[in-house]
Amino acid sequence: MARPTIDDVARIAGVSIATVSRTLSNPDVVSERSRKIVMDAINQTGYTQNVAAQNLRQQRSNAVLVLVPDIGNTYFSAILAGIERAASKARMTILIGDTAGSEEREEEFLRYLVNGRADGALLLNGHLPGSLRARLETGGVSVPLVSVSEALDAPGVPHVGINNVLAARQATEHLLSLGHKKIVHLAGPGSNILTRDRNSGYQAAMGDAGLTATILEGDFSIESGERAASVLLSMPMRPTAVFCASDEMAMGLISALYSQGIKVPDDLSVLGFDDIIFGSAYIPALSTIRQPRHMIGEVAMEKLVGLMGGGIKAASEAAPDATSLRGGYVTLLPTELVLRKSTQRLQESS
Amino acid sequence: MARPTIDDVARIAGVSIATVSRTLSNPDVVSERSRKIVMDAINQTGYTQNVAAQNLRQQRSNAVLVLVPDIGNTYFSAILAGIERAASKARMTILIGDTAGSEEREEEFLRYLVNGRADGALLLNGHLPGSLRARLETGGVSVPLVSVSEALDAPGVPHVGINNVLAARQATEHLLSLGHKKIVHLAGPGSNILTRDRNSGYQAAMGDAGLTATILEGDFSIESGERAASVLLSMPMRPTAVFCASDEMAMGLISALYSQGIKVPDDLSVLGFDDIIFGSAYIPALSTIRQPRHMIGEVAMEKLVGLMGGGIKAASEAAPDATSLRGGYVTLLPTELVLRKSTQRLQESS
DNA sequence: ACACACAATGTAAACCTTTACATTTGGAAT
DNA sequence: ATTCCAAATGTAAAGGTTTACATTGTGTGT
Repeated sequence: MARPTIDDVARIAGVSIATVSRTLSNPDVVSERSRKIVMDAINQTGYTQNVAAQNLRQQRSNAVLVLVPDIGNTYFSAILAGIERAASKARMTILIGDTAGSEEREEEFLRYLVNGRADGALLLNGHLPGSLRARLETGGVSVPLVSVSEALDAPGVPHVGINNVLAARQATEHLLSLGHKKIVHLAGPGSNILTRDRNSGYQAAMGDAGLTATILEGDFSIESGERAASVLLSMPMRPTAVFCASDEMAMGLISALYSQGIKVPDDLSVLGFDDIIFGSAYIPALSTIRQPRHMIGEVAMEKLVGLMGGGIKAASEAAPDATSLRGGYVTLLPTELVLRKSTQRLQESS
Repeated sequence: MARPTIDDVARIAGVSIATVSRTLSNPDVVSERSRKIVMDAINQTGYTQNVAAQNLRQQRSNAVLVLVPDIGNTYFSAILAGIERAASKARMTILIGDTAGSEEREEEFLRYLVNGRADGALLLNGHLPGSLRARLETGGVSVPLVSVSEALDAPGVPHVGINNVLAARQATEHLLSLGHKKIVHLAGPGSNILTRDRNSGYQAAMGDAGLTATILEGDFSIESGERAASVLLSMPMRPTAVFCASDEMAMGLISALYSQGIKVPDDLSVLGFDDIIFGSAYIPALSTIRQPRHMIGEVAMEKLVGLMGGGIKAASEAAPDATSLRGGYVTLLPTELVLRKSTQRLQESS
C-alpha cells in the first residue's frame, strides 16, 4: 500500500481535504469535533504531510544552507552544533555544505538558494562568489544571509562573530603584563579578514607598549604551528612569548619546540586562540582566548530566522552581553581570556 | 520579476516545456539544434529547476539523512567529511541531524524518511527507535539504511565500520609485546556495541597471555579520562599500561596523571584509539589505533547510494582492503597501529 | 509514389499540498 | 418567521516539474 495522502485521510474522516490540512496547520479554525475525527484518521493511516508538495505550494523549504570550509574541523563543528540547536528550535532544517576550499562547490551549494532548496544561508566561509552575489540581489529580492565568524567583504550582510581586534589586543596585553617584550604573533593566512583584525589588535597593543611587532604567517593548522617552531628558533632575537591565532597552531608549535628541547612555558610562553576542547588536556594546559563558538552558532541562526520573518521569540536573550554595531547588522560576542599553564611571567634569568 | 519557470524558458526558446525538461535531464534525446536554443534561453533567463516541484513529481528528494549523536565531536565530524565527499560525488544532498542524545529528536529526524525529505539514512548513533523501525518496514517497502561506526542491533541493516574486537586485540598485544603485564582497559560506556566488541578483543588477548583483564568504564570523553587517573592510582596493583578506547580519554588520563607527577610513558604507557588529529601534537605524541574515519564515511555513503539504486560507479574501489561479512552486509575497514611516544617497553627497574 | 520506421517534439496528466473564495449551517436579533 | 452574521467547511485553482502517450516530420526501402 502506497503512502497515504491527505485524500486518504479526508475520505476516512469523512471531511474535505481542506479540513485535514487545516487541522494540521491551523487547528484553531476547525471545530473540536472535526479535529478529533481527523486526528483519528491520521493516526489510523500514519499520514504525514509530503514536504515536497508543501514546499512547492508554499514556495519555501524551511531549510537553510550552512556553508563551511571544513566540516571536519573542530572549530567549525562546534559552531555547527550551536546552529543545529537554534535551527531545531525554530523547526528549520539545515543543509550543511562543505566547500572543502573549492569555489566550484561553493557556487554549487549557493545555488540551493535560487532553486528553492533553502530559504537562506549562514556563511562561515568568509566568501560570497560574485557570480551569485549579483544574482541574489537581482530585483531587490535579496536572500536572507548572515556571515558567521569570518565577516564577508560584502556590505549589508549581517554578521555574528567576535571582536577580533579586541581579542588580539587582550591576548597581547596579557603577555605584556607578564613582562614579555619579545612577543611574536603567529597569525592566520593574510587574506583572511579575521587575520587582518587580529593582526591590528596585536600591533596596536605592541605599539602602545612601544615595542616592535613581528608577525609570522601560518594557516591555523597544527602543521603550520610545527613549521613555525624552527623559524622562531632561528630568529636573531629569540622571542620569549608567542601569541598564536589558533589553538591548533599553538599545539603544533609547542610540540615541535618540545622535541627540540625547548620547554613551554619555562623557556617560552605560548598563548592560543579559540579554546578548543583539547586545550585543557594538553601538556602544558593551554592558555587561550575563548570564543563562545556554540553561542556564535546559535545567535547566528536566530538572526537568520529573524531575517526570514520567522517567529522565533527571544533572539537577543540568548546572548545578553553581545555588542551590536552598524545598527544591529553586526553582533559581536564577548571573548574571554582563559589562563592555564602555557603562559607564565618572564623569568629574569635570561 | 519573479523567478523564471520552465514555461518562461519554453516560451523564449519557442519549444514546449517537455523539450526544455529533456534538455536538462536527458540531453541525448533532443536534437542538437533544440538543445542549443534551449540552453541559450536558460542562460538568458537564469533558469534553474525548482527542486520542490522536481521532488514532488519524481517522488524522491535526492537527499539522505545523516544521524549523529554530536556533530561537534571530532570523531564524528571527520566521518561526516567523508560522507559529504561521497554524497557530493553522487550529487546527493545530506541532511545532518544532531540527536544530541535525545530520542525525541532522533525520531523527529527519522520522520524525514517518511515525509519525503530524505530517501535514505546513515545512522551513526547506534540506535533505531522501535516506533519507526516497524513503520519503515511496513509493506515490505524498507527504507535504505546503513549503520556507520556503531553497528545497529537491528538485523538486516548494512553496516560499515571497523573490526573492533580485532583492533582491541591488536592494541592489547602491542602493549603485551612491550613486556607489560598489568594492563587495564579504559573502556567506553557498557551499553555500547563498540565497547562490548573492544572489551572482548582486549579480554581475549589478555586471556591468551594468561593474564587477568581489568576494565574501567568511561564514556569516551576527556573528563572521563581524567577521572580514571585517580582510580588507576588507587588500585592495589598499579597497572603499567592502559589501553584507552578513545584518544580523548587517553589525553584526559595522561594530563591528570601528569598533574599528579606520573609521567607517560616513563611511569606508565598509554595507548589511545581513533587517531584524532590532535594526537600527533600531544606531549607525549599519542600512540593509538587509527580508524580510517574519512574513508568510513565515504564507503558508508557509497553503500547507501548503492542501496538506493543510484548509479555511483566504483563503490568498492575506494576501500581496496575492506573485509566484507554476511554477504556484503557488513564492511569492516582496516585499522592501523600507529606508534608514537606514549607507549614504551616496560622498564625492568620496578 | 508509398509505406514504414524512427527520431524529435508536443500535450496533458499526475505528483500532493495550501488557501482564496464560495457555500453551508446554526443561532441571535429583530 | 425572517434577516443577518459568524463559524465551519467545502471547492477548486495553483504551485513547477516529469513523463507516458500522441503527434509530427524526415528519410529509407521498395
